[in-house]
Amino acid sequence: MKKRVIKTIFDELQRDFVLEKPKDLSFGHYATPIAFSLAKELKQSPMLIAEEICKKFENNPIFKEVSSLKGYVNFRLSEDFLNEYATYAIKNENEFAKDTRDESILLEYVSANPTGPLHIGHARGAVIGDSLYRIGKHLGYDITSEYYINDAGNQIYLLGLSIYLAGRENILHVEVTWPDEFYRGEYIVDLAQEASEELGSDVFKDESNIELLSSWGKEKMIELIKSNLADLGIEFENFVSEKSLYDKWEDSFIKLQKSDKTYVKDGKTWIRSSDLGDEKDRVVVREDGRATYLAGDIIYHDNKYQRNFDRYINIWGADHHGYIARVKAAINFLGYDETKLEVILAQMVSLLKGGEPYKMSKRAGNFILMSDVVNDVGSDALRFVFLSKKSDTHLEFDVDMFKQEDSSNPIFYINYAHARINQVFAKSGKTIDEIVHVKLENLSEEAANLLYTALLLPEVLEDSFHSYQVQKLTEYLKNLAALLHKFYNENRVVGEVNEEKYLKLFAMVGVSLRVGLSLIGIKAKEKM
RNA sequence: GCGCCCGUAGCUCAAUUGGAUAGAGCAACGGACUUCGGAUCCGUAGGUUGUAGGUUCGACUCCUGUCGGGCGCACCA
Repeated sequence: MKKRVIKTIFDELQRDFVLEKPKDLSFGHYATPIAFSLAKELKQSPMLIAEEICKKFENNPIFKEVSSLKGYVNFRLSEDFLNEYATYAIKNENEFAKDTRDESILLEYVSANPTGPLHIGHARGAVIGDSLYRIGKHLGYDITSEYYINDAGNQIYLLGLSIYLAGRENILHVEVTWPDEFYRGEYIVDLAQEASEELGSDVFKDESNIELLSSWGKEKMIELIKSNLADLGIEFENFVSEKSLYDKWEDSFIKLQKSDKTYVKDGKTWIRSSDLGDEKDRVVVREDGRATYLAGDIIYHDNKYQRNFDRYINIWGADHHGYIARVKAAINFLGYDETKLEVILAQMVSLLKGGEPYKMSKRAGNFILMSDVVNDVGSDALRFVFLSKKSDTHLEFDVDMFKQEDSSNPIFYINYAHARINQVFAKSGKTIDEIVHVKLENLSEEAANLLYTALLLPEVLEDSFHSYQVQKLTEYLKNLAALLHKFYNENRVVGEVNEEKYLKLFAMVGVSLRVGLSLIGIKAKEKM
């Protein structure tokens, strides 16, 4: 809709302009402050310029009215245009708000270490990533979702060691001395139990089996993580193993050295990341020849760029922000355009329940387990709240809010609006096919506004995706639901003269609610 | 100490990325047809956008300082 409007205006004015939605719908459906910028060039008052512009659109069929106010030019769409658009959307729900474009994107998110279950901090990045993925696909991007498995470092050894020691203590019942660093939490004991059943208790006999326990435990944890994600409706296209890439280190390392941005000092190899905004240079190869953690990310990003996407998006926890500069520097040194990588940071989350801090899971070693919260409030509610706030704000919320069955619970409120639409159709005894060709005309202001708002979904999706701010979509859905409830309260539908028109209007609202919810991973409820 | 993020109604958050009178929900108070589902709706009240300057036709938004909170400052991952 917006695209069509922009094109129409551009054809007439032949210059770029800002098109926005007026704060107050009574001004019109779209507005532009272009007269203010022209005022300077033309040395005329913005008001006069705005009036001149209006005249150019007097007989344009897509506008009902174009008027000027205080220098703004306001556009009101014609009913014909809105009606035609709604008819199309209702008949082609699966195509509504879809688009095609020629850009490939690699979207990486979650990528939690396979050393334990997912905790609540992971969930925010997970649902943001999954929703951007769904929206991006819908908008026609060639977008790929990917999870990077850190399965090559010391932490995997520690996982194996922890299982080994837990097995000795709890199964072989021998005394063990725990090191400073190991994975705590009862899940380790459960893993030891399972290992003993699957591999035999002999695996705990001596340290030679730690490696076996490491890789066995890692596989178990990947399974667990996948199942945690599935509970939130999330599936990845790709899982990329750090370990499997490791034999490519030589290639990446040679590329780095060619850049002239590496040097050897104190027997270690460094990259000059401070040349590109990092706080200091970083070691990539230690004195003993082992590569550092950063090397893993260098190989991985080398691998990503070799796959030649137009754009790369990483979603990281905010506690990793210090890492951005060095990874981007490394990408640059590898000879790639590091500006093609954008990092979205997901800020910390603090959960409350009944006003108290949410209970930590002993099982997980004093983290809030993601699966606990999903079981508690449900996937839909969790997704909705995490998507309702900008990713870079510190989020705090009380899960009890999602047990309320009233308007204080946004996901309930939206579902109720959707269910209401079905209810009205059921009462009327009419089907969508019967009313889709009714012409929407002579609408009241409220009806016209509701129709217009329902048709905004495509541009809301664009805006959400381009700014990586999914809360624009959740805000929109709340707003659309509110308008529907309001309209419903003020207008009877069934048995009234406007019945068929309003049914069509409701059908359109239903389309936008369903499609919008599905793109944040929520299935709209047919009845409550 | 340095760097990044955040600071908007009592609370949780929005604000078309520099545009019109800063908006919702919750909490408080007052209302609505014996209901196409009152699981909803309407109204009242609530603000010097942390603070002090600056940039311009216009600033919650950009710049500088400052205060408060979070996170990070590995040859760990």
